[in-house]
Amino acid sequence: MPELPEVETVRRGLDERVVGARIADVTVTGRRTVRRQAPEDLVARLRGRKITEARRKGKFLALVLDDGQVLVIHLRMSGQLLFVANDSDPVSLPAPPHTHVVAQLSDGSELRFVDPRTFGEWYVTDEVGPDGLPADFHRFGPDPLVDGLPSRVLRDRLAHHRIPLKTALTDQRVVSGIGSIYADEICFDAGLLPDRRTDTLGPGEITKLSRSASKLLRNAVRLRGSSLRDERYTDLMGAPGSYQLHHKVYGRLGEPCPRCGNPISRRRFGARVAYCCEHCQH
DNA sequence: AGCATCACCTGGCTGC
DNA sequence: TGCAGCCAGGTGATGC
Repeated sequence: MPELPEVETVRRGLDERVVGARIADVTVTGRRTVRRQAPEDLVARLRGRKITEARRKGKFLALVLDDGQVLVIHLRMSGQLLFVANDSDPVSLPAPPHTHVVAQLSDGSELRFVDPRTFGEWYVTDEVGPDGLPADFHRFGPDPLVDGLPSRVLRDRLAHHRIPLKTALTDQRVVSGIGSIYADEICFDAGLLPDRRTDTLGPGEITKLSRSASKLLRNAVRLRGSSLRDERYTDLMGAPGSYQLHHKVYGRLGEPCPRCGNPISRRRFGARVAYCCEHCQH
């Protein structure tokens, strides 16, 4: 699932390919992708606008427009943004199945949104905060890459929670951008069990957690995110990432722990599941 | 207020 | 081999 490193990779692609371009027209075919406003309202707000900036908060993409409005795109589970250049091979031109939105740019290129599970979302808002991002983004916690996540900040944000660590890490109000995969990997790196209650964490453990999170997310961005077999995450040009080759616990049930050799296990808590090493995570 | 649970959806996997 | 049924996953709504 696209998490911070995958969304950041897409954002960098947008920065390179669509920032500075003008939107000629938008076609909305999916019934669910545009749901906070009428699709024709979204189209009217976008038509003729120039994209001035590609920003991100956690897993949310924010394309800033020349009139100050912001196009927000969330990929959720299976959303994919694809750029099709105006000189593309005609064979690649037909939109793939589950294409729900197409933005035609004035130079003839296209930005396509493909999303089989239809959880992904597009909306345009003019309610923008002083930072130029949508005002409702203020409810989300700091983005470890954009805002940083020093241990003092993490400690404060975990202070009034008594919930499993993975639940806190994946709660976007606590920290922005972490999902199931990176939560498991961060917990493993920090040597902490994913169902460890947040109120039992000591200062040293929180420091370790904050360092693990920054290090791991940076590495994952460097390798352009994780592309898994049963998922379809690619960058804007359709190329997969390679951080999945460095996953130490996620999806590795029964395989030997790279640190101690004991088999990786899978713990269930609530409705969610987490991969971990029972031996070297506490 | 904080925490738990559920709804949303469909491709791909499991098990009969 | 075919098919029914289960499962993952992020967010927001709902319930306790």
